[in-house]
Amino acid sequence: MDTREIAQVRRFNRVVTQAVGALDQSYLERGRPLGEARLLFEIGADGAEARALRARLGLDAGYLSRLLRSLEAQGLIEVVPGRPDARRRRASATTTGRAEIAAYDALSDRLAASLLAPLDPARRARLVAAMGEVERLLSAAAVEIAPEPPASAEAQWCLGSYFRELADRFEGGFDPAADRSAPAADLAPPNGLFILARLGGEPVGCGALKRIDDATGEIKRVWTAPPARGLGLARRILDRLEAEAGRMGFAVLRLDTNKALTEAHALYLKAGYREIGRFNDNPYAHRWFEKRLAG
Amino acid sequence: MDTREIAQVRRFNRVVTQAVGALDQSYLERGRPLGEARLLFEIGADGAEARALRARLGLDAGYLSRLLRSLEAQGLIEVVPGRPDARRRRASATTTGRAEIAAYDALSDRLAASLLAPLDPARRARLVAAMGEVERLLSAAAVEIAPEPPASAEAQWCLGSYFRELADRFEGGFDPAADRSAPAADLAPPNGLFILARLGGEPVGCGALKRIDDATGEIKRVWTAPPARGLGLARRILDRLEAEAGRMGFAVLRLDTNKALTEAHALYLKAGYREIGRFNDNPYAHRWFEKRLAG
DNA sequence: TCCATTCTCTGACTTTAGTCAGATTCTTTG
DNA sequence: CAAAGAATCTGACTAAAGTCAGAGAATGGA
Repeated sequence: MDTREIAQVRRFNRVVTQAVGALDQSYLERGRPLGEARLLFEIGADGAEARALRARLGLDAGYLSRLLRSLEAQGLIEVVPGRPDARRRRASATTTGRAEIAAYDALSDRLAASLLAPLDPARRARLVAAMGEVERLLSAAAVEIAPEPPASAEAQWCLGSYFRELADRFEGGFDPAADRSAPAADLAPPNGLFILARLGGEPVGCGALKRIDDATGEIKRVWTAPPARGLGLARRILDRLEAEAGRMGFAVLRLDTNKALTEAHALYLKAGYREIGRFNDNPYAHRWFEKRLAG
Repeated sequence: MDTREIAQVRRFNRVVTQAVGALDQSYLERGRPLGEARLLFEIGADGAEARALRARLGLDAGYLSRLLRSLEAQGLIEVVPGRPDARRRRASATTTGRAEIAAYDALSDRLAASLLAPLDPARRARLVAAMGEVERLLSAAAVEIAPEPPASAEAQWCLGSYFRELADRFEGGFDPAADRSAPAADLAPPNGLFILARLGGEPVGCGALKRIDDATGEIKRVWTAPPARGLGLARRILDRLEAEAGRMGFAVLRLDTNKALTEAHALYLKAGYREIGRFNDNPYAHRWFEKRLAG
């Protein structure tokens, strides 16, 4: 990687840690340790499950339990057994708690404003725009792609969203039940593979491989959640699928697409796929592609 | 301030704290607490005075002393009485220490690279560019402007740099000794005021006010350090001088400039100054301006 | 020279953050 | 319904970070 790029990232880190770090410190103003403040803020007005809090803040189960107890003792939250699963406890803010959260919220607003305040409107607008760009691209870089059982709740959520989108966009609609081309079992080892893209634990995209014969695999279910589009995620999913396909011994990858999915055509062509004749009887397919894997 | 701008800043903070925070944690990899690691890194290959370290890291004197002792015990640094003032102790890295610093440096590089790694080259370039913009503008916003005794070392550094620049740019050069228009005493209360702009403690610009008569002040010595140009700093200095002038009871401000300083002309015109006839006998001045203060 | 001031050091603390090994409670599965 | 597994809780720790008061050295100015 370019030395100058790295140097820029490091300068950025330095400046931003200072600016944003000051913000963090200010949470102490309300006389509560940072850990508790962050937790309360994370619980928010809507409440949250202990499990989710642990994942989001990266806390030890014992430590979280203690923090919750402390917030409860301060009368800011109450923790009740969850439903339907009583083991998963749910924390939600009391009225006092909500007021306190609002106070932290106002504090955050004030501090964000104080970052911008010294700048004139034109520079302020430029800063905000650049922050948006950084935020979006850093998020993109933080997306993690990993194999996932196709039957998992998150995989199913992606597939469901994907199917709904197809139903929306295909001329004649789309009926998942009519698409017998890739039942979940075909997308799990040893015959296939399902991969999931996650951002901060939340699913934001997926893709799958399915065996056609020993040398040939098929790409299926490549999808990106709408808020994560424009970040090159589909391409990363495709690249990952190709790498996994190589590992699984496939020399050739095929796929089909519907004519409504124009951005998919562009993606596949750019990734080195060439159009071929119909190789399956998928009723929703209009175009078919193939790529010979290198190595 | 615009709600949407604030919301964007807060989203930015959230994402960046995550990304950069992970980076911070990685400093622990070398088996040394974060505080010590940061301190060692801050001492750097060139060494630093205890005083400066305390200021930069915001540490308690006792705490710093303990941290230094610990690094010393590890053979990474040595702390010796400073010269000429033996109270101001100076820490510098030993050979072992320098190697350790280099290791932290390499770690930082690796982690910066890992932020960029998942992105394709085009998006990577966009991210780096946006980071540059954010870094620069956040720095600009972090500049603090405050009154300063004109005789202080930092004020003198600014004036020295300013005079050197004038000597460079004026057609016939510039001789500070020949400019009797604003001796230091005239730029301090009650007759005047000197203000200094600082970024992270370092001076990056200055400006001054001088009394002409009870109702009239003169703007002098408005200067921005070259690395801080393009950030609207001169305008902020000017605005601050005007505010202070109002507080000092001046109703009118005047100033003169040399024809070589074209950017200064633009600044003054934009700030509402109008050109007037010669009001002094400054041999270096070619144009004269005046502004009536509001309120 | 003396005295106030500046800077650092030391000892004695406290608070925060975090870890880990069971114990407890609830749910799911055979 | 028993057993296994999941989620949380409790108690007993440790390490890191930070605070504060006072002591001690060095300096600058009267």
